[in-house]
Amino acid sequence: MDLPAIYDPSLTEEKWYTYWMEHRFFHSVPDDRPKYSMVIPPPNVTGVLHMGHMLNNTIQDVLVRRARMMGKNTCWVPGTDHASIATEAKVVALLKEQGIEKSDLSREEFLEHAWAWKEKHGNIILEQLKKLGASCDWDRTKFTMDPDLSRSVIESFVYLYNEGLIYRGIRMVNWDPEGQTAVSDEEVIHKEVNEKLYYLKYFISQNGTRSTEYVTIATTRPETIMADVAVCVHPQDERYAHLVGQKVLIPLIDKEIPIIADDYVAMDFGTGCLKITPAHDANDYEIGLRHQLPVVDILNDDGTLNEEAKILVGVDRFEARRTIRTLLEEAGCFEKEEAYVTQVGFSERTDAVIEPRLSLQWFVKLSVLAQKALAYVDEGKVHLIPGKFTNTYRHWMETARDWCISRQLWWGQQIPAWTLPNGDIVVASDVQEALKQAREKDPLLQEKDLVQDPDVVDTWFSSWLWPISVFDPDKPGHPGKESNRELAYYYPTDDLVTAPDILFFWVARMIMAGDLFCGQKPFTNVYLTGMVRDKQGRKMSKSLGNSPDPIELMDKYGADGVRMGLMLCTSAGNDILFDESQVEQGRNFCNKIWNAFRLVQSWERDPDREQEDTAAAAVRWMSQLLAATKEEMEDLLSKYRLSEALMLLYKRFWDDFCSWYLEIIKPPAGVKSLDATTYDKTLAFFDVFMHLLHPFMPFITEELWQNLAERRPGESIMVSPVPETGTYVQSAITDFERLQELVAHIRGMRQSKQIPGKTLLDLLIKGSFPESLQGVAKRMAGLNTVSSVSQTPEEGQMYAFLIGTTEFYIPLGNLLDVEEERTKLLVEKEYFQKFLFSVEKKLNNASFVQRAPEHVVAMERKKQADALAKIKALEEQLALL
RNA sequence: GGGAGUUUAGCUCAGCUGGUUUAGAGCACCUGCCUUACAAGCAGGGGGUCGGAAGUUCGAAUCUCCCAACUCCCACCA
Repeated sequence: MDLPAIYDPSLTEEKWYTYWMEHRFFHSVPDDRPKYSMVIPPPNVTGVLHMGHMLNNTIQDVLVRRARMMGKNTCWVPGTDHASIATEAKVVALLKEQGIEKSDLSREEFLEHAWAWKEKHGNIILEQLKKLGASCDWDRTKFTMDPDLSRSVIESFVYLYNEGLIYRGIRMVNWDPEGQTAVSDEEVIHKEVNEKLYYLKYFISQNGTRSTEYVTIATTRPETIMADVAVCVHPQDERYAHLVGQKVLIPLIDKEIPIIADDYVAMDFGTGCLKITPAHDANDYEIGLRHQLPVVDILNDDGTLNEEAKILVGVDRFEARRTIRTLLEEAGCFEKEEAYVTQVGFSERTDAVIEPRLSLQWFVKLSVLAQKALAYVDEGKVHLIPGKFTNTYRHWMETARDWCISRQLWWGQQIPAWTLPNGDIVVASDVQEALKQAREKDPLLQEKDLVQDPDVVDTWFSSWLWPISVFDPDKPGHPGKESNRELAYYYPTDDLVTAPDILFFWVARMIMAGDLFCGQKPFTNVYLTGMVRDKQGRKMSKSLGNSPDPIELMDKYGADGVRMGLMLCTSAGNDILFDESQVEQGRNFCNKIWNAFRLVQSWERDPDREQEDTAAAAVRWMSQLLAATKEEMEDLLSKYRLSEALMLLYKRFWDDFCSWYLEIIKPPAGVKSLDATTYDKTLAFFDVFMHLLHPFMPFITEELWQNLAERRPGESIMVSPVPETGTYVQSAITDFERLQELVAHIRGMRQSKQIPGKTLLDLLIKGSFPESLQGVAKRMAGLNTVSSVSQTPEEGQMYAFLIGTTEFYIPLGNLLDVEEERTKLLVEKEYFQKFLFSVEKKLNNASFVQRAPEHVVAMERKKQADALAKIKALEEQLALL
């Protein structure tokens, strides 16, 4: 077989993915084997693949493929998230381009557009994941708004409502007066703005009329004073203590409001005197609740002032701000204004200034759920990797506030609550059930009398069920129901790979849902990836244009190359600074593997040839090294140190297998065959390497594994267990390391003295050196003879060096520069003398010898002895010159 | 403002409960090589005193405290 010198991924990747799909290797059904299961963090249907997905899904695929090769019944469930806010925004924007306003459409019409959009674009990202090699069970692909998953959401809502865990309450939302909708906190962008801080006089009321005394209040929003319901000072503030309990008059409208005390107020800010406007400020609302103050809302949906304002009715809030300043001055209530820089929230979509606004929302009570979710992690039932996130997790769980789950959107699961004509609410899984309940209150009610809450639930209220509902959509909402076979087998899942920024939004809530509906954790290990940033550490974003297109990247470097590049520099929880050179390294490694294979497959197996000693030694070493490598890999992977495991393989394959092993066994020029033993072993080693590498680089390893031997149709490395590698003795490996050091030293000497490789040298060894490796040394260092001596050779013109405490000599004749040698040996001697000095300093320290553990002292004594021996040897060598 | 994390070679990072010669790896860099698997390669080489200061200890990159810089999360002082 004639293979090109450059590996071309485009010839293999698609071919093998198709092959894997055809043979259904990714598909899983429950059976008697131990299982390994994982659910994908469902990407948004609006999304296209970005570098974050690439990293995240590569990690998942590595874990999944490894589990599969270990014989587990492996199930990786893929799917997408309906992402209500993001998707709805996208669809609204798209319709706008076509000249259609959302407000012109009925809910049903809008949803039709949304579904059409989803059908068209929703699977892009999953298709892209296939190119990466993701071995998901595509037959199980789910969408969070699939009918059965939506039913899950509705039933769980009903259950939680009946359990008293869901309630309706008033809450401040971020109101976008331009879009006339509430937006989530995530959609509010805070910007620094130059504003003014206005100082206003609120006169103390004497039976409803102004007294001469007043308090000064600093505010950035004078247009909201008509909505004030109190003035608040700090309880310890002596300046105002005498006024607490009295009343002041709101300027311009002369409405009487009380002066109250609350330690929320900062005494050192502004005047230490705060106006309380519960309808238009979240903190004020909280204070209002504490003091049972009324709420006065003076704003319309579009940001103009309403009747409640009494003045400036119908005027826009910013216009009102300008106008009211003049009015206040005229009324003698304006003291001064100061320039002030403050953070203002803007709508991500319309860029309008967000108005905090009160509205009726649905909430999930979190206190008990959060406590339980914390226990899962604290008790070690769920492991966060890396562990440092446990602190963050705890902090969140301990301060969790109730979860607002209603969203003023259409795309999502509509809240299953119906309002009756009398204002009562019924919550039920469908309208028939709701009507049944309603009729218990009023038998005359008809379906048309019930009005369903128009809001939908938060996306996380569906994705928190994900690890359950993908297996058994009937379970959420019915915790008592027996799990179906799927859930019983696959749940709890094993690993979850996700980003730390959704630890609270998603991970914690899945743990809550798992406990609520299954009485069990949803997963055992949570591997938290870092964020992919660019070389300069900036977030990758479309606007910066610093995010490479993953598809182009894979076209250029191959999926294996990209996977390798990403995996090489990722450690759990740490951001990765992405640079194309990493991917280049991955591609180069693919090429290296490819060429190693080319070399191996160019050889023929010769059953008549005797195995040479050098080859035998190399085989012995490589089989031990592989056994050790496999063990080390298992250890690293069990600790989720994926990049270290890959780096280990990289070095073992490139440095040890290619640069040493293959070079040692390589037949001489002109010979194309290997003895049968070495040949078989070499193929076996290659086989082991392909297996160990496969989870990281699935395509090239499959390609080469398929060509390594005759394979039957339907065979694949992905379902083939890693071959046994036997046991190993560490000393055999360290012996070989000494050989490598020796060879490198001689090669270096050759280079510095410009002795060509063809010139064979003689080597004398004084001291210990494994005899079985002498042949290898000859071959790799270009030696004619290797002999042992018991005495330092007498003759001069010897090139001398030390490895450990073993002395080596090479007669160089007139090639040896005596002065240069002398300098080299003196430098070395000085080094060891300094070293000896530092060791002896320790040993002469009585308290060290007394207090340090015995083995540490013994170690120092050995260092001392070694250093003395080396110095002695160096002195002898010097004398020789 | 609160909380967490990071700071080790030019870059990216290991270094686990303090002691295995005077701190490791990959990439990059330098030198010499197109040696019949691979120049996406081969061989060799240089480079850091572990952010700063103090302390504990026989011994500190590793533990404690302080300081500095950066990152993230939460709350955002009218």
